[in-house]
Amino acid sequence: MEQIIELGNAQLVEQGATGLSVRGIARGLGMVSSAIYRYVGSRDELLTLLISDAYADLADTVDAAVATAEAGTGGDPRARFLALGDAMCAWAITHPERWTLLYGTPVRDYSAPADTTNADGTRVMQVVLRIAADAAEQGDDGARVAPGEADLAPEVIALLESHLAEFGVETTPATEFAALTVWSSLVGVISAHVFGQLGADAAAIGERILDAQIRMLAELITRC
Amino acid sequence: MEQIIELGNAQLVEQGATGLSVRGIARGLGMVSSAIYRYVGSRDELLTLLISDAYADLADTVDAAVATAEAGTGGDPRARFLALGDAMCAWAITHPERWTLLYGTPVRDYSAPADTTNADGTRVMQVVLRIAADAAEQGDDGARVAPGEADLAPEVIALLESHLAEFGVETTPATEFAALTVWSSLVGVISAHVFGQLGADAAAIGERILDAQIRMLAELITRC
DNA sequence: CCACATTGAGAGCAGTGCTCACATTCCGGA
DNA sequence: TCCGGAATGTGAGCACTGCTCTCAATGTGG
Repeated sequence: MEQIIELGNAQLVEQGATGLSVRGIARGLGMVSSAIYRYVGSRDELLTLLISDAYADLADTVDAAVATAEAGTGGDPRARFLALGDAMCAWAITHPERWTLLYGTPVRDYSAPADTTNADGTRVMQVVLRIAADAAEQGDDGARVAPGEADLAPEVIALLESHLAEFGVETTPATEFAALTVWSSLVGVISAHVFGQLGADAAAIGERILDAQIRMLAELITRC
Repeated sequence: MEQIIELGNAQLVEQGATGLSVRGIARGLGMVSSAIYRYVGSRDELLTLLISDAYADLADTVDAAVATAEAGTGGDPRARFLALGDAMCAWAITHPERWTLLYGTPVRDYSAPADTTNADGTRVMQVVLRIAADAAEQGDDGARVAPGEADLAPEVIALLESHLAEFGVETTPATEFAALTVWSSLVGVISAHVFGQLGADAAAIGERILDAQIRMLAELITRC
């Protein structure tokens, strides 16, 4: 079982998600393909396992980086976000296929990262939320760029508040909204690089671009 | 030929990119599969055609929306960006599979959107750039959130300047950098919704969330 | 020691992308 | 008008995929 997801990850980094085949894994294990179905119900289920695995790995990496930054800088929100962004970015560049699996085209019949079976999918978002909450507490209200609570629809506020209760974070819905948007932006910025959407010449210096973009988003999250 | 990409788009909206098969298109055309290969070299080449088609459609839609907003508000950058974001968002929600084709997992052996064969891929980004340039010209320098030119690596500045020359837009590299980041953020925010990364309960009110996020990004782009 | 669950083998089905030799049809120049 | 070549479609076939089913071997607990 562990060998299956291990070999699955290996095939993933070699040929990407489309190249991952249960027959190939069976070959690698010296078995026949039908034997794999004793352990995993379908190819999509195998992909879901790999997704959960990747979510956990990414979240562990980010957690570790943020923890060291927190210890080193005394909990400065900006430094923590920079550590988070850099770690996320480095992980994505190191494991582009796994990043693609998480934030690229979703697998059919794979529900949502917020599912109970794989709560790891929301861990990074929660860290961003806590950073934003601390930043909002410390920061000055001047030069705010996030929308005020009056600009948010009631249903949106209700959903945000339910998330705050679920995650156990005390802050305003407006701050969580800003955190959510910054998180989506961070994913978008990294994906643009991993997916090569900026063109070939930008790919060569992509890490430098990403570095500056993360700093810009850090500037943004301190103004929520 | 036109029937092929027409039927290809139809199959795309029905079953997504993975469900698109040249045999299926052949069946829909009442031909045998090998006949398709007279017109298109491979399945990936067919996908590339559909990508170009989608890029052009998206850019046309956005252009039209921005043009009306420009005429209606006398060229206010914020209004233009809101029109752009709303149009892009509406297009993505109307054509989720085509959006996925553009900004989801890239197709193997599909070069870059900046390719000469499909320059439509950069059109929306260029519109964002022009809006940012106008906003930078009119706006006050106070409360800026974009990084200064001193914070950008020389290679990055060189690349940005070459883009400015290519697109014929006169502004600073720092402003273009901010525009690039806002564009990536916009794509990220929309993708998060289309790909369902925010969970099932968020999907129900996704459009309201997106609306507020676009307004937040509009606020951001007026401070570059 | 035996019943039973676990694990794997092997054949097979339906589907895919793609290639190649072959037939047909169309069309412009002699 | 004819004819040669280009364009277009056919059908068989290869290698591959996910997945199902039956059957045999191999443990393992009562």
